Amino acid sequence: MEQKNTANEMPDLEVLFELADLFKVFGDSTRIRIMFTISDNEMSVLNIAESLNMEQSTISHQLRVLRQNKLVRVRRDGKQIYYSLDDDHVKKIIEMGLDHVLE
Amino acid sequence: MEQKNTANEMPDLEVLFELADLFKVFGDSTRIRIMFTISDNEMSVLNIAESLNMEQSTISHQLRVLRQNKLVRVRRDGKQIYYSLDDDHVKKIIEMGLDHVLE
DNA sequence: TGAACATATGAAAATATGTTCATATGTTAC
DNA sequence: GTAACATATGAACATATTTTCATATGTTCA
Repeated sequence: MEQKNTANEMPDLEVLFELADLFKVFGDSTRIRIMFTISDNEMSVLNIAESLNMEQSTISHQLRVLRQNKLVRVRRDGKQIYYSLDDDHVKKIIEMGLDHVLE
Repeated sequence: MEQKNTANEMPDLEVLFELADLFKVFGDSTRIRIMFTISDNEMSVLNIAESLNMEQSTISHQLRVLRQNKLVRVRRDGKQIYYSLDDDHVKKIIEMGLDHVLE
């Protein structure tokens, strides 16, 4: 029988850095809250800010981080810009984490 | 039909902080590398350090973080202390992240 | 075009984080 | 007990990160 190799082989260093960078994005409560806020429906920046009772600027800065890491989708409609989670992938990562936290 | 509720309901603030803290642990390349290093077999602190070509102290500090977050198991055998990943849960979180990074 | 509104961004300040060095603690074997 | 080895830890330093403030950019509508 072949040896099972369940993603245990160490990936390239570069990939590991990317991986750490990805988790770093999830490692901030403001960004986590934003992600939950827009996980059901897209939302404008101001709406997110109001919803979390935080400054527009703070949200905008963090949305940029999410954007740069391709974790959110962006859609402009007139003056507002609507953000939503990029894909179910993102939700799954969060759910995995939640499982661990809640267990 | 009832409304589907796919973990989208915002958990308590406290839980969100814990969640962010958990991901924060994954958000450092040294810790990620340690986790990969011990994902197959348990390893002593010095072995991990040598394997990653880093200082014993650095590894020890980071292992503490992993310990505090219950991501590793610890076993003492004589002078050495052996670390291994706590459960498959941890691997799954990493794999989820890898999927996103590699896609 | 200009006023009003929504979002983005640069710089500064406050805080958090990671690594190193020196050293303490714990274990074994003599 | 003491020497030798393995690991842990505190303090200091360097770096990174988050938030705020002020302001720039982009859009709509009159």
